[in-house]
Amino acid sequence: MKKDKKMTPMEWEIMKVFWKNGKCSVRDVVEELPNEYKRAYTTIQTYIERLASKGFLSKEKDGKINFYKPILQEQTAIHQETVQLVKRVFNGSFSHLSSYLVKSGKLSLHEIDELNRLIDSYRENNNDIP
Amino acid sequence: MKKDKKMTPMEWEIMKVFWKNGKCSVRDVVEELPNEYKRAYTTIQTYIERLASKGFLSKEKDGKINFYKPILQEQTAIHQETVQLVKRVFNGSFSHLSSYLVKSGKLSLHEIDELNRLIDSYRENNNDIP
DNA sequence: TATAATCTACTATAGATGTAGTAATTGGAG
DNA sequence: CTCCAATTACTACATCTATAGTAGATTATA
Repeated sequence: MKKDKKMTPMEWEIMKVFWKNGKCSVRDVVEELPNEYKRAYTTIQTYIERLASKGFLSKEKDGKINFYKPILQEQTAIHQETVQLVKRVFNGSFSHLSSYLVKSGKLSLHEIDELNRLIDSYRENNNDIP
Repeated sequence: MKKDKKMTPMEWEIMKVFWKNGKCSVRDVVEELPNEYKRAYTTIQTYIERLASKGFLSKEKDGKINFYKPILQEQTAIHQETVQLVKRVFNGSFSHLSSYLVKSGKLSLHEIDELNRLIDSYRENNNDIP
C-alpha cells in the first residue's frame, strides 16, 4: 500500500530527535542535534517539512509555532532499514547477515556471550517459530 | 582518504553481476540482470559508466566493445554497507544489531542453531578477540 | 560495397537531496 | 499600540539519481 520511502542519514538523525523527545518545534530539533549534524536553522526546517510531507511526522500549529510529532515508529523504521540491507546485500537472508556478524570480528567475546544467552532464552520461549 | 560513496539498490544489482561474472560488457550485464531490474540498454550503460567514474569498476576497450571489471571487492562493499547501517540505525553498536536480529523473529530455529554453532566454533578459534 | 545491427558517446529531463537565503508574519516586551 | 526578535512560508540552486533517446562509428553480412 504505502510506498516505503527511504530516509537519508540526515533525516534519520532528525527522526532520532523526535523518537527521543516526542513533539518538537524546529528550534527544539536544532538544539538537540549532535555537532556533526548542525546545520542552518532553515535547513533543518526544510528537512522537517520534507519528513512531514513524506508522512513520517505530523504537523500542528500552536500559536505561531509549528510542532511536529513522529508518526513513523522507531521500531518500524529500524525494521525496514534492516530488511532493505538484507535484501540488497545479503540476498534476502537474515541468517547470512547474522553469520556475517559473527565472523566479522565486530563483536567482543562478551557480546558474543550475551548473544548466546539471548539466543538461548529466545529458544526457550519460542519453540514454535518456523 | 577516499570518500566512501554510497551505492543505490540498482547499482548494487549491477555490481553483483560483476562480482559473479568478473569482466563484462554492457550487453553481458543487460542479459544477466534479474527481471525486476531489467532496464533499457542505455540505462544500464549509464549506470555502468557512473560506477566506473566512481571508481568501482575499471574500463578497457577490446575492439569496439568496452569491458568493465570490478575494482571494489564484494566483501569490502558488504562491510561498508553494514557499518553504515549500524552507525545510522543501531547507534554504532554491532551487538545491538545482533540482538535485534535474534529478537526480530526473522531467524528460524534451525538458523538459530547454526548461529549458535558458528558462535561456538568462532569462540574456540578466537580466544584473543577484544 | 551497401546495408543492417550493434555499440559508444553524448544529451536530456524529471525528481530527490543538501543546503540555505529572503520576505512576510506575529506573539510578546515595553 | 508599536516594534522587534523569532518563526514560517516560499524560493533557489547545485548535485545526484533514474531513466532513456539520438547521432555517429563500427562491424558483420548479403
